[in-house]
Amino acid sequence: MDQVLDRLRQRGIKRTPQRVAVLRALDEGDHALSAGDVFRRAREHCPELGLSTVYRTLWALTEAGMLDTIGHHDGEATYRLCSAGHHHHLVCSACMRVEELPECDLSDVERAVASEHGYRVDGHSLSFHGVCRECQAAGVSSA
Amino acid sequence: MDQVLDRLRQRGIKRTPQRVAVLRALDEGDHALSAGDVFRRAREHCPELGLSTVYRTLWALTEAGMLDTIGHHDGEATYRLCSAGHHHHLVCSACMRVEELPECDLSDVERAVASEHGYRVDGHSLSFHGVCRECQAAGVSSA
DNA sequence: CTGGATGCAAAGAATTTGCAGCAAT
DNA sequence: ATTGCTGCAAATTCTTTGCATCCAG
Repeated sequence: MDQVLDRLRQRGIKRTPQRVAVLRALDEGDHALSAGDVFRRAREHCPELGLSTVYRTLWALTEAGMLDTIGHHDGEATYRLCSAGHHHHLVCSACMRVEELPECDLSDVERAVASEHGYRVDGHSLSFHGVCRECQAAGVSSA
Repeated sequence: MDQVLDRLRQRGIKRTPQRVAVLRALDEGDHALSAGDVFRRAREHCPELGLSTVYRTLWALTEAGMLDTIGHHDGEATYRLCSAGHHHHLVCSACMRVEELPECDLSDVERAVASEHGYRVDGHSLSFHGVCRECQAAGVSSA
C-alpha cells in the first residue's frame, strides 16, 4: 500500500491523513466498495474526513490507473484498488470480494471479432461473477 | 419489434402509444441510448410522453429480459434492446452502435477459474469496444 | 511561503415516487 | 367496469463544485 502512495507522490499528489485513510479503507479486504462505504470506513481512522475528499481521492486514483470501477449496483458505483496492467475480475456477488485474473488470452477472439464485423477493436472487458468459497460455506446462495 | 410487444403482452403489460414510442426509439438504429436519449427520440412520435414513463418502460423491459444495460458513461446508463439468450457486445465508442456476439466459448475458462479460486461461478460478462467501420471511414479515431 | 487539499454547504444530474385522472382490455 | 398507465411535480440519491481556510512540501 505504500507503493501506492509512492506512485501518487510521483504524480505530484500530496500525502494527507485523509488520503491515507481512504487508501487504508480501500486496502483492507479485497472487497469492492462504494464511495459511501469508503467514507464510512475511512472516517473511523480520520473522523474529520469529508465526503467530497473521498470522491476527489477516488478520482485521483482512477486517473492514476490504480482504481477500477467494478460495477454500478443500485446507482452506486463500486471501486477497488487494482494493479495497473490489463486484467479481469472475479466478483463474489455475496460479499463483493474481488479477485484479479491476470491471465487473458482473448487476442485471437478479438482479432476474429474485429475482422468479422469490420471494427477496429481497441480492447475488451471481462468479468466473472459467482460466490466465493467462504460465502458458499456460510450458506449464501446468491446475493 | 412486434414480437417484443407480444412478449410484453404475455407479461400483462398493456400496449400504449407511449410504450410503442419508447420501443420505436430503442429499435431504430442499433445504438445504445440513455434514458434521456430515448425520451427525446420517443417524444417526436408521442409529444405528450413523460420522462417517468420512459424510466418505467425501461424498467419493465429490463425485467422482461429484453433490454441490456450497456454502460454507465458520465453517470448515465445506456440501454439497448437485446435478444434474450446469453450473448456479448461489441460497442463502437464513437457512435455507440452495439452489435451482439452470440458465440461464446468461455465455459472452459469459467471452469478453470472456478476450480482455481474455489468459486461457484454463476456467469460472466464480456464486451469489446472499438470503432465501427462507418466511424473509421468518417475519420473518427476514438470517442 | 505556495499551491495544492480540505470541509462544508449548495448545486447538479439522474432516477424514483405520490397522486389524481385517463385509457386499454 | 377494472386495473393498470400516465404526466406532473416533488422527492431521493449519488456525485460534483465553489470557496475560504489550512497544511504538506
